Amino acid sequence: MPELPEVDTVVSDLNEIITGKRIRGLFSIGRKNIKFYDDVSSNLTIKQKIKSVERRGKYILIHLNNNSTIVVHLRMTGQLLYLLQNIGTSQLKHIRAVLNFSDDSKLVFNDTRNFGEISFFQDKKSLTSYLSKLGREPLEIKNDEFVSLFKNKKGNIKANLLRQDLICGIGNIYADESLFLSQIHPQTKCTNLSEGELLSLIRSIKKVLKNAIDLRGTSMRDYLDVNGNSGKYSTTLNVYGRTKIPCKTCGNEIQKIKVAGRGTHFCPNCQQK
DNA sequence: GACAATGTTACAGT
DNA sequence: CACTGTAACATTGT
Repeated sequence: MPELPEVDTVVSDLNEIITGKRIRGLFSIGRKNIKFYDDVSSNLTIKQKIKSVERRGKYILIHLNNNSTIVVHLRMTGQLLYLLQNIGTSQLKHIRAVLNFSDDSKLVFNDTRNFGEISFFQDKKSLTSYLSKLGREPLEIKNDEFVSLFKNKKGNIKANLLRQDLICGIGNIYADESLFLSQIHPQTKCTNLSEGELLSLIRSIKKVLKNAIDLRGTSMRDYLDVNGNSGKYSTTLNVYGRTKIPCKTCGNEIQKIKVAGRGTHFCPNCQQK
């Protein structure tokens, strides 16, 4: 699922839909689905109002009126679905947690593979410390900062793009798509990239992410927005999931290899080492 | 049955 | 020490 554009779509929808709602309770199915970093109970969320919803990297931050925050990470298959009071959940086979509101609507956390995570932070200090592991936001970093951050990194460019402690929010789909736009081979060593190539890459990253946000993300298999709708970026993809399909630019077949442990798609003609 | 899947982290090996 | 690859988490679909 969910990389920056998908998480951003969920967050902006949630901000419009649940801001100001009062929480009646947070229920988790199975003990391990909610982690409490501050050794406090989720009872602290009861009767609180939603202050705002924010994104940091691939994390969804649901800020409450008492300064505490519920943090959700969807990992591979998580979905946050907003349901009105009269909507049942029998269709959803992997509900892990439910946030109930006082108007009887609810936010359901459905996650097939159960990799997703809900964490609870009592105050901004502990939240900030938890999020401090994250690197820069790709849509906010200055182009020259990106260049200096990446130009001397060890290893290949794709592995480094996936590192959330350098730049956060890029996942497998948008790494492949950004590298294609800049005609950079995913296995190119960072040290072999010119400043011009890195400059081109950060421009591609911003372009790809913004375009994907405009189209409300990519749905490969599991991703749905809070209203249960698919993202529409899927048809815009140039390389991801297009193995053996002709390149939209040159007609050569898109290749799939393994880089940094992940399936990696590229055009062997447009992207040469 | 084997394998891969949008993510992240821990650990073994080189 | 640094980097790379694999396993692990759990489930589904091809």
